[in-house]
Amino acid sequence: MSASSDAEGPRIGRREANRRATEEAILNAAETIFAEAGFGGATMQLIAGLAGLPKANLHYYFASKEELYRRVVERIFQIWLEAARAMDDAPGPAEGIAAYIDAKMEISRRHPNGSKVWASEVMHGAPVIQDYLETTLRDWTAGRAAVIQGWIDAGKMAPTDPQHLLYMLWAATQHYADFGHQIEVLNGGPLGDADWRAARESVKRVILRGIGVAV
Amino acid sequence: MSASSDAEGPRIGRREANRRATEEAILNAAETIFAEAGFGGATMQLIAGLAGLPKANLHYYFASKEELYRRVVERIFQIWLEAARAMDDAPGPAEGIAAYIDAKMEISRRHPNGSKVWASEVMHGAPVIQDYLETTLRDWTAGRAAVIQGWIDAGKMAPTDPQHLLYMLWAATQHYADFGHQIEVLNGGPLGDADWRAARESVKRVILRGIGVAV
DNA sequence: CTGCAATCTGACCATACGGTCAGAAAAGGA
DNA sequence: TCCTTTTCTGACCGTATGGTCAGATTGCAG
Repeated sequence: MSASSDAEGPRIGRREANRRATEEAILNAAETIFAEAGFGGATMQLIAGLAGLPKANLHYYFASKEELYRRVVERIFQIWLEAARAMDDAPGPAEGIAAYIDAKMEISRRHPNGSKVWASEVMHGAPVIQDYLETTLRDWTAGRAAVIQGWIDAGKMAPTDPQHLLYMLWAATQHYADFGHQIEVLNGGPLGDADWRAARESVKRVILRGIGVAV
Repeated sequence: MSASSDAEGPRIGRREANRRATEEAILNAAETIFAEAGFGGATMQLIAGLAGLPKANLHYYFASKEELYRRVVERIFQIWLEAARAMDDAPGPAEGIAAYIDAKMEISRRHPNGSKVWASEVMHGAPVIQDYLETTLRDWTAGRAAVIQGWIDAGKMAPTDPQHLLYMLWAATQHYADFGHQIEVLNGGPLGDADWRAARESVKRVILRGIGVAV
């Protein structure tokens, strides 16, 4: 068990690598617990247990429960923003909105806990991400609404309130994460590849046809 | 201040009337607090304060926090079921689905807290309403899916997976309650009559056109 | 009016939680 | 190797919470 055999990166020592891995593990555990129990129902003990650490060690990496929660929410917001780029550089709604639906459905499948934490945060009045809503999200939404309006003006899609269309896109896609439990019960079990494909195609078909884009 | 002047009903004495009024007040307060803080974040003290009662009195009417929460969720489920009847007895999707969207949008506007509690409950794995999901909701969903399939077979609407269509209806309408805070921020303030009408018409237009029904 | 049952409430209790801290253990540089 | 810094941890603390209870108060039947 020599101490210098791995040497993968030139910069990062074992200290730094361990630190990052531990922080990541804590954030993952926290995301799960916050999604399952909500902020109030989550306990540092539960998070520590899932991360495989003593509770006191959590407070070495994250000063407080609030800070840990904030970090979790911020991480989710980053993923959200990356998916939002799927809509960029599309020549029209047929490609842009289809790509956006695909990206958001993929997030609902891969990061259901993140989506749930985000939903919970917004439902409770966005106590920690209010500024994100008022700045980043607001700007992004306004920009996308303008693009959609441009498509309408160019006759590429039927007149539709861009703002409410965006809400419908968020709602339809995030529903598969936030209400995943209900869907699984009604489906008689977890969704498989075919189920997810059917869901994705259903959402795309209804919405694209709904805005007057041929499918 | 005589004690027998009101005498409105023949059956209900003052005792019973008071009891019902107090229970209602507690349930209303609990719905608000549970929606704002989640089950874990809600405290009996907060609920009691909002209801204008000492905390100990809550435990006279509801044995535990869990029972109070269960009663709140069950009450919401009843409202949900009543709205579901809007889809019944419709000759086709144009009327039935439009009426259902109208009914669900009205619930999102009138009972946003109830919708949030329901969403939170489902997101956390439906610990108290699992049996409702597996019985009442499952049966209702299967029945409605059959009706929709009948409309498709009769050529009244475009072929669309009925299950996923129902999910989209739930998602699009409940989004205005569950994510109401986010919508208000992006809207620059609370939604007025015109905003709600625009939202309702947008949802109906996209979905009805999306399933091949002329608007 | 009288007695009984229903209703109400302040004070109290055990528990669980977020957070702290002194000191042990480990890692890295000289 | 020795010393410093970082990392880790069991034990502990103050507080807030859900829940209890004895006793006061109130409505109602006889």
